[in-house]
Amino acid sequence: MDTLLLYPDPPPEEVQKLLDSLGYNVKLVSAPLAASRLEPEDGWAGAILCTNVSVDDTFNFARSLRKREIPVHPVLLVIDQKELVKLDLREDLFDDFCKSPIDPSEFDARIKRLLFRTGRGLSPKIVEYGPLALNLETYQAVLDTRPLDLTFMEYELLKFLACHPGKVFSRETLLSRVWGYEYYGGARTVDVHVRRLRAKMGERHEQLIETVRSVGYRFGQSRWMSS
Amino acid sequence: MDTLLLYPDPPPEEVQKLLDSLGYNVKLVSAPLAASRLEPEDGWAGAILCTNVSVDDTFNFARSLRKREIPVHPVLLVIDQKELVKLDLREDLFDDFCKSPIDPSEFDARIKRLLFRTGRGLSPKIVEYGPLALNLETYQAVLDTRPLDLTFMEYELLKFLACHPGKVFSRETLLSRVWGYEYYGGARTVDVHVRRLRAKMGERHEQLIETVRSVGYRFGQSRWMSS
DNA sequence: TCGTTCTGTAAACGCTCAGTTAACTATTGC
DNA sequence: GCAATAGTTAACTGAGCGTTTACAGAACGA
Repeated sequence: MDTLLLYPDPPPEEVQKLLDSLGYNVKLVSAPLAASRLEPEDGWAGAILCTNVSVDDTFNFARSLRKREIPVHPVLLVIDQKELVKLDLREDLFDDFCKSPIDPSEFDARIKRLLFRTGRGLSPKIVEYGPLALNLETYQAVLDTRPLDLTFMEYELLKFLACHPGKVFSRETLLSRVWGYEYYGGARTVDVHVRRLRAKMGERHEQLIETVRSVGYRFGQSRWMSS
Repeated sequence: MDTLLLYPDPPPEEVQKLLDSLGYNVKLVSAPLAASRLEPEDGWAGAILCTNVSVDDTFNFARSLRKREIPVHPVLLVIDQKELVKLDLREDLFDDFCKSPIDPSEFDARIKRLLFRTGRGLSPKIVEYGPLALNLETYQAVLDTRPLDLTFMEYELLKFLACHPGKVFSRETLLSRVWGYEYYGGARTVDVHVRRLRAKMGERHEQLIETVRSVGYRFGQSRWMSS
């Protein structure tokens, strides 16, 4: 998940809460001094600077960022409504700005837009379980860092199972939930697809899908179960 | 004094008054039809698009601007507060946006900022991915340092895909987002354009657009995927 | 106006995958 | 240990999907 630099410490409560709810990690920084100690290679997706303490301080901090003491990009400014006039546009310190109090959907949109433009889009939706990771946006599956080449139905079945780890599903349930509600096919279909999945997962991981005799199938084996 | 394109005709009263008081000249345009009759050499400083009539209409108009029927840049969107959710900013139709009702000082700041930045060539306009580079302003595409001669629709499709590397899009999604919101055409159209793109990219790079069977198409192949 | 290029449609083709069947193997209960 | 039941595996076929090519109309530029 993307990590954003947030200045100052403490930041406005509304900003922090909002960033949390949008799913970003946040690294708080206070004084410019502290900031210079940050390591660039930590890979910040961007920085959000708030003027809740002092507008001048924030601008100074932004200048130090722009001097590449910390190569962080993009930079979003959160500025108090009544301080807007202080924005000196000739000084290109910020990539965008937001008025405080913040409108949540606008804030969300502006961050997404900035991150996208700098090529740091929000981390994609990923289903992870043990050695398996499914990227729901790219339709890619990775097992043990090795890409799995799955067909459509294989992917759909695995996705469904992996989204409910540990839970046992009957063939009938799988047919209706993965294949579709009005699907009428033989229950053996499920078996065959499970078989194909297991084959592609290889000996090492084929037990990621377990057979529960007389009941159905379950995803996730004991060694990967947390609880 | 700078002249701005203002859409639609009539625009929201608040916007027109504000632009007047800020000292801009304004050229009103209504339908896309009228817009196509505008002469590029008139030298617009930028365009301001308001959603007071219909959000979709405005988006479509923006798209036609981006199709360089009018090479106008930058483009600022004025969008109704409650329509904010419709903004998919990643589409890059707009350089910035403002909520309506408008806060005068913010509006002023955003316009000045946009004009200032474009005046210094600061606006981002290159999309790069692996061996491919798209210049969004000049509509040039380069693959492996070799210029790609693309038609308009080819360019638009490639741009959209390249702006969302790795993500899979269904034909329907591509039709609505590349061709336009109310476009109703056969899904095969997408296939044919993909085919033409691949042909122009040559054997070496045709797999830059991957087919995801039963789902759609994806830009970017594994060897260029970072994560 | 004419010729060219671009765009979308249609149809034929070829290939992949989903689903069936059936033989085979494993597990359970007697 | 045997029979019954359940799951596995392999082979096969048809349908579905994507590719490719050809073509016609629209848009464009000379």
